[in-house]
Amino acid sequence: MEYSFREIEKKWQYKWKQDKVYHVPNQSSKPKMYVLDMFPYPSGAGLHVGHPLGYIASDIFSRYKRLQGYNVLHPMGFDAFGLPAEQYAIDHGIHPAISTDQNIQNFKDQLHNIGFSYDWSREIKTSDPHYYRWTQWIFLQLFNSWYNRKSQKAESITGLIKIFETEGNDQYPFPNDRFRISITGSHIFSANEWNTFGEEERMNILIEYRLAYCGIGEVNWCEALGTVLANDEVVNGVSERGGHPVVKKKLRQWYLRITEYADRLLKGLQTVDFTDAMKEMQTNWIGKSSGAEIDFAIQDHPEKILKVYTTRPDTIFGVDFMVLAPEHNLVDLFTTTDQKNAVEEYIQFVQSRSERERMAEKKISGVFTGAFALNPFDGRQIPVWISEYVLAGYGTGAIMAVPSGDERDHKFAQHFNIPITNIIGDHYNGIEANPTKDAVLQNSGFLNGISMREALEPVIDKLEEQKIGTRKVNFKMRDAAFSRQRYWGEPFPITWKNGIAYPLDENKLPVILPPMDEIKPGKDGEGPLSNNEEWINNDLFEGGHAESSTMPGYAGSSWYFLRYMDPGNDKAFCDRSIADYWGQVDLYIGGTEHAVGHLLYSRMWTKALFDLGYIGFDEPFKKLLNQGMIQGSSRFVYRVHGTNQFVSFGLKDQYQVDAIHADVNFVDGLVLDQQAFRKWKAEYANAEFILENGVYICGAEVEKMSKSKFNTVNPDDIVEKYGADTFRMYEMFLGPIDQSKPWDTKGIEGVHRFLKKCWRLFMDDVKGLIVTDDKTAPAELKILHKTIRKIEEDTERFSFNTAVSTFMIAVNELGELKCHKKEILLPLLVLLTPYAPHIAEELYLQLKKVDSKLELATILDMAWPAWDQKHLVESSKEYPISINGKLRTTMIISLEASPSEVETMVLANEVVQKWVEGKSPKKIIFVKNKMVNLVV
RNA sequence: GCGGAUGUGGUGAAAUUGGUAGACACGCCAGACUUAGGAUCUGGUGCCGCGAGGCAUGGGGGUUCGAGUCCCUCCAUCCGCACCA
Repeated sequence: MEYSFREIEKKWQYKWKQDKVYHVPNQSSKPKMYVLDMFPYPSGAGLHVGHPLGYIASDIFSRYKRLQGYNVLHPMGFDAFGLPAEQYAIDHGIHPAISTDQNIQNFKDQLHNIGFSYDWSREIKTSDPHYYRWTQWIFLQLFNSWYNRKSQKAESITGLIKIFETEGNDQYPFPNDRFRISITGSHIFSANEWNTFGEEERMNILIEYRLAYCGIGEVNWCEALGTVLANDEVVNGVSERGGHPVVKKKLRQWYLRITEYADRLLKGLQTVDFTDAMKEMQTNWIGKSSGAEIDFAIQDHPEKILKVYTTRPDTIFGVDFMVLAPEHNLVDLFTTTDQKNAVEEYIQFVQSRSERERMAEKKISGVFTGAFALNPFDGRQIPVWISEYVLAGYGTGAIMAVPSGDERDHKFAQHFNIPITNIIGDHYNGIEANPTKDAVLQNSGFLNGISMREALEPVIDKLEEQKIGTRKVNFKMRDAAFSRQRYWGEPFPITWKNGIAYPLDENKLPVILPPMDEIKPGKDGEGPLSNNEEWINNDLFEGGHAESSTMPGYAGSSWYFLRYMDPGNDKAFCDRSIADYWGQVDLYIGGTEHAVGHLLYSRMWTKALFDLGYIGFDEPFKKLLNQGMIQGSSRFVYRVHGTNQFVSFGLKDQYQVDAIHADVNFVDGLVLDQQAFRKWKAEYANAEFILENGVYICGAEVEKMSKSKFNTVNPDDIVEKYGADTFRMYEMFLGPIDQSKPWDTKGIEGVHRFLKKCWRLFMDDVKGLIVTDDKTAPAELKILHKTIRKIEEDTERFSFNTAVSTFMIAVNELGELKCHKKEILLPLLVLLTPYAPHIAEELYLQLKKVDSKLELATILDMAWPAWDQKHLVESSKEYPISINGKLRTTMIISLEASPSEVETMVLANEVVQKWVEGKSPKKIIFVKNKMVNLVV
């Protein structure tokens, strides 16, 4: 009986589904294990071989833990809202709900082919009203909460109202310290004042505290398309589609007050098992810094002060100029008549620049406003400039520039010939800035002679004493923009009345996204929903009107791991007792591209739900494993310029050629299938080929796997040709899970051969099952037990590539010994089950036919074998013998031998004597079980 | 610009704690079996050299008896940067 993988895999996939073997109960006496993949966005292109990499890893781990006796939750679902479906709808007139469902079906078929152990009864999709009902519900919880800085947690807004009624906001300042109450102009109000405020004023104050709130934000606005664009839809200041100009536009937006969680998001990193790189990225994104806000007076504008934030107040005497973000609201006022034209021109230029461009720009640009600030300590005049390198959103949108200590400031000063004050003596060389904190200050008034590090605190004290500055902790992270001017997302459970946002009652949920025949942008930057007046003014909104924006992609993905636990619940997003049983995700697998977006948002949502008492843990993911990308290996053909002739790689240098991507699916290794190529596109139908050695050889290059580069490989094709087990093991065999590596279909045959060899240990093409009950030999036991140990170690540390090699070695070695003994092969089969479940299940079935003691319905529920040290003991080792660190020979030496015995043996060795040349060795280094090194 | 990661044979890689560099595969070469091979099996394969031997983990320097691994420095490539998901 030969290894007919197609038949076997189809059979078991069907049977496993019939028997519901992947159904996971919410109650069990077994320990729990939650293994989760980052759920996919179901794109129209379907899966390519890069996508399942992480899924295979998590599936292996899930199955491995199941064998070890865990109740393993391993679900899958779809992040189904998003821009591409909406764009597809605009381009093709197909409603996103329809194209999304088609895509999901396609994804599921592809996933099913690979034999994953997902419990599909728990499938979710974020665009399903049964799901987004709870996304809206959580939004309402955030809207109805505020962050109490005293208790350091989210609390109900009704509690805050009580505080305001009895004591005002004296103890609970506005999170945005620049906010002023419109009627009083103050940032403080008393209980009496609160009680006299009208409805509008109260709501306007409350929204300043809510965790979900409305504010004004800047977006990329494309007038010609009438729509807001994502950063990656903007290329060099124009829209990717159509090349129309894009400018910044201020729009009302929803936000989540994630900044209130900044400190806890930082602290929480200490409790989770993420890579250091990941923690570092999140830490940098949060960007906590401490320093001071300093008030600068402005000459001729006694009524205004210019606030700057700096982490280095110790350098205050080295300030040679100020830089404001061009958007800073005092720019207009400060600009002198002389400079007005230049400033306006510059602002217009900056308007067209994306934040990314501004930060990446190497060319220094800026304009002098004509105004001068005054140094608060010595009254020195400081010119005020504007430049794009200062961003409005960070700090106060203005900096004090210290060219001797900051590289960007230094370049700016050099470029515009601004004189540089040296406050650090020899530490500054006049050529480049030195950001040291260790220098002793000079030219620094009352700070002269003090080291910078020691000056930091006294300066802040003095600033506070003189009321010209305050100690300040700052975060680079901004509140998360939570609305999109799009159709295909969750509607907000909000009604607008007289310009005030009111929450809808929970029993009104879900607010269903209305079907629309045509999806096009609304007026004035509003989302497509604004065109549907009937819906906007629906009775549901209680006489008010609906929010026309929808929620962003990350809304649904910020909590989906909770819904899998209790997907059918229509009373709660997840039953508390079930959330308590499953708890944190034990292993979360996905790409690093989510390092600072999804992962921070879901961590924040988890903390908020924890604060409000809905779940019992405040970090969602205990361990995070990042999978690398699988890159494409592109193939090129070389067309002789201006002809329809294609010249093979080795001969291309003799011609003037254009390299053209050829579809990798009709290239075998590097050899082009000329017929397939001709059939590919009409323009190649009559292609002529200049061959070398009778074949056409393509060029190759590693690039991102993408349709446009014709280097995508569909897992369906691979599974059809080699089987799911081969595919799974080959993906793992490619290399470490966390590293990027190119796909090479050619290499898969080694893994396929391995599975066939493995099959032949059990089955003979003619005789059928050849497994025996013969007694085992020590050599065979040694192979088995070292394999168990290694597979266990490697699986635990997610080193799946080395695990696959270990299987190969074991099968090679057992093959050499012609071992067909059940006592060896059955445990081996259990080891193989997580990696290649179909073949393992089939061979188990074959074994069951001859062994009545095997009675489990499926090998998936066998017990993981234990390895025993007694089969692994060695009595001697082949030692490497080095002279002066260079390997010269090896010697087999007993592990019992004492150092002096080893020394004698080594010195007596012929090769050693030759190299020592009669000299007596200076030193002999002997490390037991490792090596011997002679120093002569 | 800022942040993160990665550089080892022709290719994917291994070397888990500083101790025999290249396991396991792909490819290639030679052979066996075969009407045939995109099947199976055997042997070989880092580079230079006839050989003794020498040289090799992106480049340069350092620590050490010993460095792919630790330190310094330079270079290259990839990824992220807030409306792609």
